[in-house]
Amino acid sequence: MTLRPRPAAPAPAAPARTERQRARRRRILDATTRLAAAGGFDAVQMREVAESAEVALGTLYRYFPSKIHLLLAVLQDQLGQLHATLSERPLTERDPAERLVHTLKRAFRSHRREPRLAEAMMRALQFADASARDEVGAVSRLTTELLVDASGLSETQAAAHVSAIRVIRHTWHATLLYWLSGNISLAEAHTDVETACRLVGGASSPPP
Amino acid sequence: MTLRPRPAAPAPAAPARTERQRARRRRILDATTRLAAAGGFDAVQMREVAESAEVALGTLYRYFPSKIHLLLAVLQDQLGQLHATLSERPLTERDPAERLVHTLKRAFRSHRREPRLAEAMMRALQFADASARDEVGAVSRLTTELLVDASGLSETQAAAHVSAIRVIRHTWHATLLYWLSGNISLAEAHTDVETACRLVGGASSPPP
DNA sequence: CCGGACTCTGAAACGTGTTGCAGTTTACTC
DNA sequence: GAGTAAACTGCAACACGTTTCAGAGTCCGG
Repeated sequence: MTLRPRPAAPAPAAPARTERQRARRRRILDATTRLAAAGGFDAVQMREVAESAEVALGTLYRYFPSKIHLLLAVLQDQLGQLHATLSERPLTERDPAERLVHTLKRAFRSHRREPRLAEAMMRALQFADASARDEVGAVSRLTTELLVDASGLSETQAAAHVSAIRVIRHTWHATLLYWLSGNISLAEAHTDVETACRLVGGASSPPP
Repeated sequence: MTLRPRPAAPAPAAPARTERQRARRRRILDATTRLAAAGGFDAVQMREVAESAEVALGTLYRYFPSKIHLLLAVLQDQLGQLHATLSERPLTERDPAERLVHTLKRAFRSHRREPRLAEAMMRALQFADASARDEVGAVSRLTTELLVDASGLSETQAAAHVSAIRVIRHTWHATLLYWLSGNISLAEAHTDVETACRLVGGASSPPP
C-alpha cells in the first residue's frame, strides 16, 4: 500500500469525475464570489464559504488547498467572463495602444461595480507565495491573452511586445490594487495605464 | 476596521519621547529584519519578534499596530539605506533611462543577497490594506525619490515624467515579487525593467 | 448486488495574528 | 520626594486559516 499523503485533488488537471463534483466546485466558487463581493478579502472566511456552499470544511480544502488558491480560482473565473464580455463588443480603434487603453478602462469600470470582489482577488494575487505558482501563472497567461486580443496585434507583432505587455499587466494590477486601497485616484490609475500602453506601437525591444 | 481606542502610539508623528523608546523601536526593527532575512514573511512571528527584541507583545503592538505596519517600517528603513548606498557611488551614464536601468539592476543585486527579507517586505507592501495607507504612501514617496535621484532628471523634467516613474515603480515591485516567488526568471525581470525605463527620455505625456 | 477504494462529513484541535486587562515601572510635575 | 498619567509587562483569550481523523456516503468494476 503506498501512503499518499493527499490523493490528487479533483480540481486542477482532472475536471471533476462526477457531475456532483462539478456542482460542488461551482457552489464553492459562487459562495466565495458572493462573500468577496459583499465584504472583500477578510469576509471570505473558509468556514463561511464551506457553510454557504453546503460543503464540509475538509472538502473545501480538498478542492482548494488554501484561501489564496480559492481566490485565484475565482479570479480565473472572472477573467474568463471579462474576456468573453470584451469580445462581444469589439473595439473600433485601430491603434493598438489606444485599444489597450480603452480595454483597461472598461476593465476598471467593471471593477467599480464590485470593488470588494476585485480587492479580494487582487490581494490574493499579490499575496500568493511559491505554493500557488501554477495558479499565478495561469492568471498571468489569461491576462496576457486578454491583452493581446484587445490590442489587435498579430501573433508576430505581439511576440515583439511580450515585455511591454507584461509591463502593462503589472501596471494594471498595481494601479488597480492601489486604487482599491484608496492610495491613488482613478484619474491617476488611468494616467499610469495610458503611460504604460505607450510602450506598444512604438519600436520593439532594441537589439541587445 | 475598528476605530482604535488605543492612545496614540509613539511611532508615527512623535519620534519617541525617550531614549529608551528609540532604542526599543530599533531593537524591534532589527529583530524583525533578522527574522525576515532568515525565514521570510512567515518567519516574522509577532511573539518571536517581541521576545527577540526583549519587549512585551502588547508593547510591540503599541509601536506597530500590525505585522504589515511592522514590515512596512522595515521596508522604509531598508529603502533609506539603499538610497544612501546608491548615492555613495554616483552613476556615470548620462541617459536617464540607462541610469534608471542600472540603478534597478543594482537594487535587484542587493536583494539577491537577502531574498527572504525582500520577499517579506514586498509581500507586506502588496498585501497592505487601507489601514496602512500612510505607510504605503511613505514607501511610494521614498521609492519615487530614489528613482528621481537615480535618473538624474531635473525637477521640471522629472515632473513631466511622474507617471512614467510610477509605472517603473510598479514594474520594479511587481517583477521583484514575481522573481522572488519563482514566477519569472531574473532575466525576464531585467527585460521588463528595461522596457519600462524606455518610458523616460522619450516624449512626455501626450496632450489630452 | 458486493466489496473495495475513494470522497465527503462533522467536529475537534493547532498555530499565529490580534486584543484585553490587572498590575508594575517609568517619566514628568509640583 | 510624592503623586499622577502614561508606558510597559505578562498572560489569558479570541478569531480565523489550516490540519487531522473516524465514520458515513458514493462510485465503480466484477
